[in-house]
Amino acid sequence: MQPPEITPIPSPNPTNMIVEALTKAIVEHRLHPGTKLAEQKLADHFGVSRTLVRQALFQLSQNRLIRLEPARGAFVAAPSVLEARQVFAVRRMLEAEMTRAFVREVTPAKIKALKEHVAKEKNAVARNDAASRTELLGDFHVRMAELMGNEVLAQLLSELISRCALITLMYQTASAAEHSNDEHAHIVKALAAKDEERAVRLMSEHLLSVERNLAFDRKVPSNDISMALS
Amino acid sequence: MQPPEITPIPSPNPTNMIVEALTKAIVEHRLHPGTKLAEQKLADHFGVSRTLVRQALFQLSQNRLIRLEPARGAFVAAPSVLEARQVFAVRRMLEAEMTRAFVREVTPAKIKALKEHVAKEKNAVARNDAASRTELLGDFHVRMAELMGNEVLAQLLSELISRCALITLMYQTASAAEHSNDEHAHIVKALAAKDEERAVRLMSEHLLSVERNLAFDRKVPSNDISMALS
DNA sequence: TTCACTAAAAGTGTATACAGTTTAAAATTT
DNA sequence: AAATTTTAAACTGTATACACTTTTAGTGAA
Repeated sequence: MQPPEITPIPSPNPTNMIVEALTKAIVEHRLHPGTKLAEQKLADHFGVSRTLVRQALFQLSQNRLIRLEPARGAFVAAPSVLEARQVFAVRRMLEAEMTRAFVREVTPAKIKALKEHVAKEKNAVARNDAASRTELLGDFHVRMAELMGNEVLAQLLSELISRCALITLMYQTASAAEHSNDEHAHIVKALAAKDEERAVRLMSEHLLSVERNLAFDRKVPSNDISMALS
Repeated sequence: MQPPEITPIPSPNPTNMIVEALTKAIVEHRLHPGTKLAEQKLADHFGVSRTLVRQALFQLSQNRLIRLEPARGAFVAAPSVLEARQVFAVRRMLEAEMTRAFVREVTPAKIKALKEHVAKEKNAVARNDAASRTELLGDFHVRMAELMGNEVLAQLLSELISRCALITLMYQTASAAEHSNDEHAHIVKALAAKDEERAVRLMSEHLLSVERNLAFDRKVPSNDISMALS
């Protein structure tokens, strides 16, 4: 009686294309916080009408990647330090317990998947590619959630992480990234050993360490849309 | 340098009005799962154009209260049992740690606020008003998050709860509601006593008990829009 | 009656039009 | 020259128009 349980993979409709392009540009920091996103300019750029651009902007505002100011338009978000700290607090709550649950249903295949991911991270850190480095380091946590088979958890975590990807990317140094990669490796080791308490503690400390290493006091220049998207 | 930190209270724009009206109708079960929400009919009902209705429907689909099927339209969601269980699993993870953190920063004022809330619940349970009963029982958890001063946590929890409010409302019996109210009272007592382990345990057991008491095997009739919204 | 096919009606997806607001520039005053 | 007012351009918010798809109703054949 249940519907066929369609895959929640977003269909490749025009709106999603725009959302993804803008998300990428924002997270990769080609569009800086505060930049105005004028609807007509975006519409011209993507070759669609304002209607679709507005839908995309609305969705991005729900993801907290942009702010929508009434009658004034859309601006790339600049998550406040407070917000970043709150997001990290939530992540620590959620991921400590996630780690605990993970240990209880760990399998060799899951460990293998995580190890492969950590190897990819290492590669990106070595190449010093800030964008894909940040993405991969965040994805480690999403991957854990996915391996647990809980889609709700995976999506939630994914949103939380992309929500302050801006800040993470902006303020994470190369050495901090390397540090994160090491910590992921240690966590995987504890998971493999089914050492619940150790894994939970390492995860908590890891998240605290990431938060601590963010330098919340930098500045960034302004930017232009067509430049960033081309 | 930080923007004035505007209150995240949604401004009373037409779209939000529609979202709230529909949310209320869905959560209060005046609109049953599967009911088609035709754009023009809604537009006529609210006295606006399809444009605003579409925005509202889009937002509701992100809240998982409706499904948007390409070229077929919007339908009131019927969260699957699997999804409900996953949401509860996430809530257990999140709220166990939230409870732990709450104990560590508990104050008499916070306990008072929670006690008042539990009293309101008791009232609604006594009146046997399923809609406001479900709302208040869910709000207890959101209230805890709010009292901790973490807006991100509060909003996240609020979304999780409204996400399966449908199921909760649909499948929660009056006796189960009374049970929940009692459990809330016990949790507050443990919080007041700063008994961390006990509070965390009671919260975990409470969530397990709510999930267990949902009778995932009922059926519901179909419905008509204009009837439900008038 | 039941099924298949056809045609009209209804509905969604996108573009465009237009009113009202904000922003930027020009003109005027102090 | 600096500040203020006026004016025009640009932009957002909402409604409407239109193409295309789905659904429904109707018709005819088995």
